[in-house]
Amino acid sequence: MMAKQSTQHAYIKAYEIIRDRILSGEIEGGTKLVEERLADDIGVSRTPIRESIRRLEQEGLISKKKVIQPTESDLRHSFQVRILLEGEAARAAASYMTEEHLDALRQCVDIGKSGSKEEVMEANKQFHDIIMQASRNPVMIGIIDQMQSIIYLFRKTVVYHQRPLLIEEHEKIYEAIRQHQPDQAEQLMKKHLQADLDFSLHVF
Amino acid sequence: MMAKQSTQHAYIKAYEIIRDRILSGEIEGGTKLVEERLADDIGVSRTPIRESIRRLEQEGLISKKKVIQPTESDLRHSFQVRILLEGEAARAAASYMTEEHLDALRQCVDIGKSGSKEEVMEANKQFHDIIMQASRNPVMIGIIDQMQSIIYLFRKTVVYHQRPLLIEEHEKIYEAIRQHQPDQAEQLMKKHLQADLDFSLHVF
DNA sequence: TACTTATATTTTGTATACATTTTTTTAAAA
DNA sequence: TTTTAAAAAAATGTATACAAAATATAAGTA
Repeated sequence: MMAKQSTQHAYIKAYEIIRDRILSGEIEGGTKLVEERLADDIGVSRTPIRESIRRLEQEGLISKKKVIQPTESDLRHSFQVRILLEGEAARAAASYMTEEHLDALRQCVDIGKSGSKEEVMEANKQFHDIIMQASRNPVMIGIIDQMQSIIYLFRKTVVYHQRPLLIEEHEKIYEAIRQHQPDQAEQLMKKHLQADLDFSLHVF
Repeated sequence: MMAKQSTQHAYIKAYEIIRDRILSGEIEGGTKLVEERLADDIGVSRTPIRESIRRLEQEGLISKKKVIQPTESDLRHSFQVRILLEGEAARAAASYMTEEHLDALRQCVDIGKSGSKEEVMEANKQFHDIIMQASRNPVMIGIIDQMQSIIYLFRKTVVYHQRPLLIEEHEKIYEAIRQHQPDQAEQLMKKHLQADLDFSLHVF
């Protein structure tokens, strides 16, 4: 991660900087965010800062001007949604995923076996993204997209602490999709995410 | 609906006014929203207008400054999510709904039989809200909450055109919840929402 | 007529000033 | 010392001005 602070717009730049500071732990949970301080700090005015805070609030990374400190229950709640939506997406993927996407999925699994931690992080994200795309439902994709920041926190835990069976599970899901087994794909995806959750909560 | 344009804050007032104008059809689909015009019109500055537009964009009522004109496919996509989440909520409700909530649910069903259209609208909303609450998952509740504006459009269609079996279905769902039958409750809720969707699309 | 290109207009993004509201600090009273 | 009230400070909400970007209009050319 650590985004491409590319764009021209101040509100996007501010959003990316603040988000990354939260995700990296530079700003710790519970901190109250003050618009003016951030503005001075990042070197823009309060106007774009406000927009970025609203967006981060929307994403659930900030709540009432404070950086969230997710409780175990918060995490479970987010994951329940993720399990529901990604489970459905896996089902759809097994029904009608294109050949190219299947190949891409295969590649993600392979990188998972051999890549560096950064590469595995990225491949892991790709794996789930491709399956979400297969849902062909922009509303579902949008919801998961908004959860990316929170999902990132988990992915980091799971990859850096090398959760056992992570890649094997991806491979099984891939196989179920490839062989057009919707029920199987959905079940495997749900179990996979549940295992991610359990592992992460255990590590915390 | 037609909200209580109550609050003190300009950005909330603006949000409510713009939303209601969209939902009532006063502003029609496809219209490009211009900040300054709305500001003059509502009698506040552009600053709070911007915030309300961002929020409505988030809710999916506005997209790229234009009022959405939902296609059939958009509606299907929103409903797929609703079916997933409310189905899960119905399942949870059947497992552990409180007695008070059960009573409240019963009341909603009764009002559905005898009330005026406005009362039925409200009771219908309540019925679904109470079941969502039973999920005890703020993330899920939040997502459905953000879909309220779009859901409202459907509810209006379904109630005002008097969809057949609407109340009977509510009653069956209520019974399944009361008798602690999670699978049954989930299935019935999913079918119920699917029927709402099909009916609405048929009327359009 | 159709197609550029230049010019004018509108609209948005950003900075900033000011006015409320909220929070913190200070000091007095219990 | 603790509590309460008053004052000060800080932070947010709102309005407004200006600059950059996007869009529309007009004029010229093939």
